[in-house]
Amino acid sequence: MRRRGAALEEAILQAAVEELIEVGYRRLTMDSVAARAGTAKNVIYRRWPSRAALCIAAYRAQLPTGAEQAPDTGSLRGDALALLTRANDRMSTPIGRALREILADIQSDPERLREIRDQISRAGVSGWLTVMARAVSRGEVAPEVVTPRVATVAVDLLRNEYALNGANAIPSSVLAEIVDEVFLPLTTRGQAPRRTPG
Amino acid sequence: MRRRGAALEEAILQAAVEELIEVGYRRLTMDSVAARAGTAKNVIYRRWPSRAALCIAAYRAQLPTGAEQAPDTGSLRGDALALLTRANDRMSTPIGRALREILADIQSDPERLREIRDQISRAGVSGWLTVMARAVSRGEVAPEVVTPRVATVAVDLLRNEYALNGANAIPSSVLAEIVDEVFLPLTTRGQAPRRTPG
DNA sequence: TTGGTTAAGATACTGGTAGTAGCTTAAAAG
DNA sequence: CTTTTAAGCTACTACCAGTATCTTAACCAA
Repeated sequence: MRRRGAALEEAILQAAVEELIEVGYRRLTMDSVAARAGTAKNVIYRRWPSRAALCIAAYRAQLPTGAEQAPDTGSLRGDALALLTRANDRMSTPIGRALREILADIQSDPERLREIRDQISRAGVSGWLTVMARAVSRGEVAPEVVTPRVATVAVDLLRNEYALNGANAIPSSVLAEIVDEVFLPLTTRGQAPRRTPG
Repeated sequence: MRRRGAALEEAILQAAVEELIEVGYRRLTMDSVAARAGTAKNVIYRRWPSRAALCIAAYRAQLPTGAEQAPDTGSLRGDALALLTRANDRMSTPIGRALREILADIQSDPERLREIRDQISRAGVSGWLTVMARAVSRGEVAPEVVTPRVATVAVDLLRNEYALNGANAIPSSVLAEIVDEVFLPLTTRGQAPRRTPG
């Protein structure tokens, strides 16, 4: 009953995911992954060239498959808050935290960095574009303000909050601040009155 | 001629700064700092509890003392671009890069994290507030839009660029994009026409 | 079924580094 | 001149990434 090929690979990735969740990327060791997968370190190195590569693969492996539904609350503010809250929930997860640790660790490896960055981008942008497109059709937003930079500004600022404040989830008051002081004024310039939360 | 006290401490910090510049934080070792300072590792550990603590102290030690002059180009756009360019220049320095490595490394140490974050914040905000205050007095900006969040939005986005794109300096086209697509529209909503770069 | 090929498993090793310990000795202080 | 303090030196532990080697199980082709 010695595993081979895909079955073994999955077992290793699964073990790595569990380690990422339990101890994070920094404290994950190749030995611990091997032990948990019931195999040996060199077997892992036959498939991935480094700890970082393994963990990136593990991260990808645990991503949910289907595309996420963009929220549709009827207002741009509601949609934006929903999207940003969702992003915050994901980022404050152990896996989200691990991803940030990985990102920090591979800053000097342009290739892997691009991999991860694409992952991050793909995950986020389309939801914002959908939500903004709806706001445009509602007349809440002028079409010409919909640029990639503006579409991602809220998540970008959220990411910065994590970088500066560490691993804890960002409070919802900060999310509201980002939406009400930056995202909405930017998207609805002059078109709709600025809303302030209760 | 054995050094003691402050003289020795300065020599160690100086050595650490030079190592940070030459090899960065990740590849800086306590042995290399000790060797460069002409002392021994345990002497360092008598003063700082860890590699991270030493490097934070070294970073602070090399900071220029006096307050920086805020730019005054006559327009908010010029001032913003100048400030953002200055921040970019600093962040793309070896020392700036080292600071980001340190920041990434101490994410699970709240106390040190706050230390560094305060450092970062103090460095940046006042310039933006000055520049925006001038814009208010010029009538370019409405006073009520001047909030901490808006004041730091450009540097926050720049920091995010570094996190996603790695160690290389961010191109000036991106700086202009941040200023023209985010900062100016936010601050001058409806007050002044949006300018697009040549 | 058999014999060859591939890859998994076990184990041990190298090299590097954070942090510690204990002793020796120079400098300061009285 | 004696005592105290702290610097210098050296050796050590513990940990971990990555490598190497040899044995053995699974798979495959005939």
